This record gives sequence, C-alpha cells and structure tokens, in this order.
Amino acid sequence: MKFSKATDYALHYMLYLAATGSDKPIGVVQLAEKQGVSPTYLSKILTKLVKAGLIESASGANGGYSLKRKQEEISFLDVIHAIEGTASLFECGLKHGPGCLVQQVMVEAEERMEQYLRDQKISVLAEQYSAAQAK
Amino acid sequence: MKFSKATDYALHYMLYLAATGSDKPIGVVQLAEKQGVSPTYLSKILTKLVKAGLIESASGANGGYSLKRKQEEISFLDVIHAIEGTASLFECGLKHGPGCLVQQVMVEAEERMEQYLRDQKISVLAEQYSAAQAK
DNA sequence: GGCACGCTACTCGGATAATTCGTGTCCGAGTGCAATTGG
DNA sequence: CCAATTGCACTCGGACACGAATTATCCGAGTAGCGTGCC
Repeated sequence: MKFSKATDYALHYMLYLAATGSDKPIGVVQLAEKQGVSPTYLSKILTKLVKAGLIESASGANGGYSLKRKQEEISFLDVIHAIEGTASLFECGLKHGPGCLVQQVMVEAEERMEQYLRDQKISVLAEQYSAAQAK
Repeated sequence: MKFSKATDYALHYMLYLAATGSDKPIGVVQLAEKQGVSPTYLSKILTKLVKAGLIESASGANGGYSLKRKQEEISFLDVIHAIEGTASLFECGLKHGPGCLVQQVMVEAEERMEQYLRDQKISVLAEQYSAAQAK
C-alpha cells in the first residue's frame, strides 16, 4: 500500500506548470531532465491527465502540455484520482452480507484523507513554490 | 494504490477473534473455510500479527491463534501497520532540496487518515459485529 | 489404580512457485513551422 | 513582394518488454493430547 511514483511525477509536474504560469506549452523533455525522470514514461502519465481533463496537449513544434483554464479549482485529489483511479482504496472480498463493518470504517478513513486533499489546491501550493524558488 | 487483501483478511480475523471473546485459540482452517480464503496464506498473514505482538500462537492439538490481553487498546491502525508496514505512503523521489511541498501535503493527508484509524478500536467494532450476528 | 512412555494427529512456520501490477522503453502517426519556389 | 506548397523536425500516443511486489501453495518441524503398557 503505497502511492505510485506516477502520482509523484504528476503532482510535481502540475505544480511546476502552475508555478510557471506561462501560456506557452511546456515540453516533456524539459521537465524530465530537470527532475531526472524518463521522458517517455512521464509522457505516458501526462496522457492520463489529459484524458482526465486537467491539462491540454499541443502537438507539433513548440508543442507540449499546458494547464486548462480552471487551474485554481484543481486539487491534489483531482490529480491523484486521475492517476490512481477513483476506486475505493479498500475492497472487502469476503462474503458476509452487504454491510461489512470493516469496509465502512476504511471508507470513512479514506474520506478523511480525501477531504483534506480536496482542499489542497494546486494553485495555492504553486505560490508557495514560487516564493521558495525566488529567495 | 490500494490496500492489499492481506490487510483485509487480517482485519476480519482480528474482528472475529474479538467478537468471539473466547480464551480458547481458534485454528486457521476454521476461519479460512468460513471466509472462503486460502488457509495457508491466512496463516502467513497471522504470523505477521504474532511478530507485531497483537496475537499469540499455540501449537499442537487444539492450538491456533488468540488475542493478547490488551485487546481493548488494539486499533485498526495497529493491524494495518503490522501488515502494510509503517513506512510513509508517499515518498518524493525527486531531487529538489529537503523541503518538498508535495511531500508535506501528502504526509499531512496521511496523518488525517491514520488519526481516524487510531481511534477505531477492534473491541468496539467487535461489539457491533456481535450485535449484528445475534439478530 | 496410578504413572510414565511413546505414538499419532494436529498445529504453526518458513521456504518455494505463479500471478498481477507498476515501471520503463521503443517506435509510429500526426501536427505545426519554415524554407522554398512560383506567381 | 506575397502566398501557396512541400518538406522536415518536433511532438504526442499507443503498443511492447522488464521487474518487483503481492498472492498463493506445499512441505517439514514442533507440540500437545491420548492410548497403552508397566509398576
């Protein structure tokens, strides 16, 4: 039970995009070199974000990925769900009727975490990130 | 990013032990058949719980596993940590100084979930479980 | 009748395979830019 | 000089291997209970 590296990459990429604030798309290789990550694998991850509607892709020369308009609304949870999926973290595989107590507790615990992640907006973090970079 | 089935099994087993409340140990096969799980695999999981100090094992005839004395104190988090490990769910693998903002947010989110799981005691759930069984 | 011994059956425990999921890589399709060439 | 065209380089996107972790299984070591035989 661990968050995948893909989520790690995706969050950092989103944070970078928001912090840069440029309208111009940013290529994959540029970020990959900066973070020491495989460019092609990062591309695969960003495809998921595009399908989730969080970012846009532009092909051709000077292409790359850029944030969509409503970036202020994008939360950590949005990114995580786009990568990890929206399925519940815990699925009771036993057969003892529908009302599994264990399941209820785990879902509630998950909800606590998700609620916090929902409140964490990428844009807010980006400001702190920019401030840290500037000094 | 999902909880493993092992955690599922372990939680249900602990709940059953607490609900039964018997001093006599309960064998693995008894539970495995009841839940439709591989007995030998369940045994492997319970070994982890023993090493974590949550339950005790008894060999020989009429042997099995039984709760330790301080069962009222055992929480969901104890069981989960025994199976999944105590490592953080999120580890930033990038190289951009020690104060990773993403890491901080994720750790805080994890803490929210763990705090809730810490408050959920097995013994309390066991009472509800017994009540549901009785009716 | 009581006790000691040995046997048997049952249990746990670690060592050993199969499967799934995450990670990483490669190559082809598509697109925009730009130089070139003709009007 | 301007514009259409053609070529190219750069980009994304899906298809293809590799590896680790989880899941599952088998078999051996150890232990407690029980029957039997001896004192």
